[in-house]
Amino acid sequence: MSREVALTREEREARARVEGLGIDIDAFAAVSNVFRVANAVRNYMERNLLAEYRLSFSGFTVLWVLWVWGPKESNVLAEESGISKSTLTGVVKTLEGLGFAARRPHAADGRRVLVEATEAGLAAVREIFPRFNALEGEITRDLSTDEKAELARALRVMLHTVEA
Amino acid sequence: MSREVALTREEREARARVEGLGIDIDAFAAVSNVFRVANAVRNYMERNLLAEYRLSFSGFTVLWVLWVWGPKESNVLAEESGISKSTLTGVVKTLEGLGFAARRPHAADGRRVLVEATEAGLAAVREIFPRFNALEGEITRDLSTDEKAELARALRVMLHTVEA
DNA sequence: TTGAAATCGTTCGGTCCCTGACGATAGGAT
DNA sequence: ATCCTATCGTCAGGGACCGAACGATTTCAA
Repeated sequence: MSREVALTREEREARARVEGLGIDIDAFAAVSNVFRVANAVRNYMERNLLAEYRLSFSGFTVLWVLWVWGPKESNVLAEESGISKSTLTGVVKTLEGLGFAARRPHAADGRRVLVEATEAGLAAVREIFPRFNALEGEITRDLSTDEKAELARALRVMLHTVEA
Repeated sequence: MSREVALTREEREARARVEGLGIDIDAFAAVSNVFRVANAVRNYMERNLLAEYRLSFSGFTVLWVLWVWGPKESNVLAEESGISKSTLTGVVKTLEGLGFAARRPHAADGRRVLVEATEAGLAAVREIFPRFNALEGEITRDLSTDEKAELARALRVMLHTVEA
């Protein structure tokens, strides 16, 4: 375990700068690299795959959630997609413009709205998701299966703590 | 190692849905949890710390970079902060409005602009960063030192791959 | 030396994203 | 029956974010 991986120049210099300030370097390294990777991967996916379908990362996420779970109330859909209700309103509007999603009033409750993927939306996800996953494989190709599992596990621990 | 950590309901159900589609579940779990954590932690930091200073996550990041390395050309500052040049223009504008940063023309090259933190900006970072780091410690408190290091290492490997 | 190409930061158009406020609907209590 | 309160989705406002296009400046080659 723990084969050598060079720290980026940024990380090396940042460490030198904050040394001796009583900073928890391990926590700093763990958290800041989560942001670095998320940022890099998000941009990578948008540029190399999603742009082809005129989808943003969030747009794809919402569509994917609809594909997995079927029609959902805005409420729940926002929660599952990791964005606020009001953001979802905008994202769904964009999805509607692309012909990938549609709104439907709730049968029993006049306040609620159901969002569902259109056939075109579902077709898009079926086409995109395997390619998305293939890129995920590419991005993690230098990690063993165990390392990937251990990475996911550590992240779940953090998630559990921060969402408590 | 690999003590039990419950998968979230979302992750469990998602797995069930994509089973038998030839999907690389390990890569999927690793990457999607990176996004989940990044999102959750970003929101957490903005709400519980940065809002107090009217700073966005990006605003703080830029200010932090300025604190670590001193005045920088827009060009480089954007790169180090992980945002595009055009986004930086807006973020610096906001920072200027808060009195935390200032623009200065480059002595030799009329195209370039130097961005630097003001004294108020530096004071803010000195105040915020230790608290930020303390929250990073909180968030990773259920991981051992080794686990934190291993997490950071795995993320560096991914970063190296995706930025190649 | 002068014109072409490269590079700089900004602007523009569009989307994402949040909080806070809002109108509409629902449900429970009296 | 009629309030009071909770909950729903949307809108408004402000900032973050990107790619593309742009003017200004610099650099390099002929």
